[in-house]
Amino acid sequence: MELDMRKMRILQAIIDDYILTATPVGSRTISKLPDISLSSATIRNEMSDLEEMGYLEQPHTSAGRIPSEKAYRLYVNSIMQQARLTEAEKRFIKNCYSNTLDEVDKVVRQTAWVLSSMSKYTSMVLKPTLRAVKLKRIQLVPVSDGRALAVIVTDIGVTRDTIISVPHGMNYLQLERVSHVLTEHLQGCPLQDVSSVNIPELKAALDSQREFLNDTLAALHKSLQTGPGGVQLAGATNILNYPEYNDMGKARSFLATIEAKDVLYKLLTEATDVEFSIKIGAENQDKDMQDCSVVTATYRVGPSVGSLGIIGPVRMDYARVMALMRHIGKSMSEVLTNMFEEDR
Amino acid sequence: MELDMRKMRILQAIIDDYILTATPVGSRTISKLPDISLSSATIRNEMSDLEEMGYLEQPHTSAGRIPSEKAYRLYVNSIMQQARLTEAEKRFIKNCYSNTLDEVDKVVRQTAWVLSSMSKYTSMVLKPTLRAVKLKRIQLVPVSDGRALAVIVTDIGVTRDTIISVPHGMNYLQLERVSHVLTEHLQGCPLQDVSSVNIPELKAALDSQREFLNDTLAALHKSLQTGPGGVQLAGATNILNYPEYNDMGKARSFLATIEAKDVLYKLLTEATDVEFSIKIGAENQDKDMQDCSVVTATYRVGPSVGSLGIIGPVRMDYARVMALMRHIGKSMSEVLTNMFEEDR
DNA sequence: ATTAGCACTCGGGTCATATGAGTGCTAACA
DNA sequence: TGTTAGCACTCATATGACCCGAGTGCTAAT
Repeated sequence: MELDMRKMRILQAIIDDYILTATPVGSRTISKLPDISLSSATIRNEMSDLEEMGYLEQPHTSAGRIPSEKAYRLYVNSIMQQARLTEAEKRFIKNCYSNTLDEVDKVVRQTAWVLSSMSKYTSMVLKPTLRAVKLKRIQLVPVSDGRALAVIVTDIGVTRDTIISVPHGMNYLQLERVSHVLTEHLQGCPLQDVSSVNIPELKAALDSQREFLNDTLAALHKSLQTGPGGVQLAGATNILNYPEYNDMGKARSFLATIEAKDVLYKLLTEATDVEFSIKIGAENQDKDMQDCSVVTATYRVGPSVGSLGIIGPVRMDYARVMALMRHIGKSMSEVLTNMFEEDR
Repeated sequence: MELDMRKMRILQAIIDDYILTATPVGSRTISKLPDISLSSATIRNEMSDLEEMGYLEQPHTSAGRIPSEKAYRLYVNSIMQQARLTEAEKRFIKNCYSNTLDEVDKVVRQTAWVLSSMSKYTSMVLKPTLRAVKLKRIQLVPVSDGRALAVIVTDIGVTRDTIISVPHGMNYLQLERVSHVLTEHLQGCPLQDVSSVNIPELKAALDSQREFLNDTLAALHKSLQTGPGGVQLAGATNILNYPEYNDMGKARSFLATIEAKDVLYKLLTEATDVEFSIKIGAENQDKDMQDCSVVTATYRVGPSVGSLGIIGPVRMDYARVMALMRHIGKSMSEVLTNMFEEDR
């Protein structure tokens, strides 16, 4: 059996309707559509074919049909057309970024919020990795005896800081000197290479302080990994508005998974090489995610990469979600890029 | 009518049972208890009295009774006895803090986790305020032209940092100098007074850089406020396990309130003068909280104060919750205190 | 190939009935 | 006077019978 144009058209109509209503769609509903002039009986025959081909499923004999995951896959790959946002929506997004947002974290949080409130799904945003970014300065600030705060300033202005251990008895001036030497030697070095670069030379330059060099570099390196903590979540409870999550048990396990964040982190870091990644239902590795769909996308800030994602029911409005992510992702990139470039 | 010992005893039994089962408790259930040797009929008479006095309520004629909020208030104030944790539980808590926790945020997060996982309720922890703490050092690190990271090191080692604006064209050495002057003048000054202290003198010392001094101090001052972002939440979905939140609508609005965090922040900062604060149901200001109870407590790290709290259904196990909070709060205090004192 | 017609299926709502946990009241008892 | 046994009464919940309607599959006519 072949999937001809007419079957395609009918399948699309069914999916569109089901995305909207979440109730099985019957043959009459489709035959009544203005641009389909076929009787319900004909639709029934076609639907029967589509079911046989695996694109439709029947919850029970006397109900309408619902699209299978295979259908959504087909829809996303071939049928769906790129959606457009209205001017009002674009304006809304612009507005959301017009306030002074001076920190990366704030921008990321705001983005997650916009994304979830416009899509009505759960959204997540991972802040940009610092891997490809170049180091500009390291400054060690004494905090207490044996402990210092290492501040890392980069190319694009983003800073990270961690508490590291330093040898007891080191005073302010000594740390100052170490900061200087480190900065001099590591300036311009991509962050990912920090721990592996010209160590002998550094050791020589630092003479007496050499023993804690490795520790310091390792700590720096470790602090670069974003980790599940870098995931900003928003609209976690939106999912409760969808009838497929009326079941308490489902809702609970979903929310628990979300709360833990490591699954989300994995999802966001998995596919950073493609622009969009869409996982539909059972395509998800994680068991608790197998009845949602996850759409993730990447964004760039200079050489640095981050990602954002939306989690919703399998019958989510993929076209709109992708349009939103494209637009909002771009806005965020711009804000982050300007934030540092304009005053460099 | 008087609330004699026997009524008290019966009320306690009813509350204890209801906390456990969440179903209205009948007269027979109570009369069967080993340490109450009264017939169900007698209990019924007493229950009828207790209802008249406002301590019990009947969902409908043919059901048992449930304790009113007034009853919980009485219970908490007079009936309840201090609970004790088992040795195993104490060991568990100890274990949770045995890993190297080198940052305040990590300790706070861990505490929230322990609290929620041991109580099975939702927990929140607010990190310590820095108000009474004394300043030890300020260091400005250039980030990009016109922007610097201000690192604040205190007495007890806790650091905060914020991005602040500095005049364009200021170089590393100038900032270095400013840092020096600021540190010299503000050293030993309690953080809360930072913005109001000997400004003329400072201005004189900084001569050319004086114009951005106010900005800097204001920024520092602002960065000291913890704000809703400083609330660490854990076990938000635990509440879904309790039958009183089987209703989707309730669950949703509760979770939405929790997610926003500002209500929580308000709860945590409200009563910092008493050791424990217990708000039962309608005693809560916030509407979405009116069918939960909130128990908050304060903890100290040197001169600095923080707070932690638990949110659960009105029929929560107050005695256990308070025991947990007492013990876990103490453990956290110790960890935080040691973290800085031992190597000062 | 399409469509009208018709019998059939099955989930969901409504209604009546049964069940049982629990109460209130009264009368008897210590 | 306080306690208790007994009994009628209440009401939420469970169960089963029933109907309705949305939807299907199949067949025969166009």
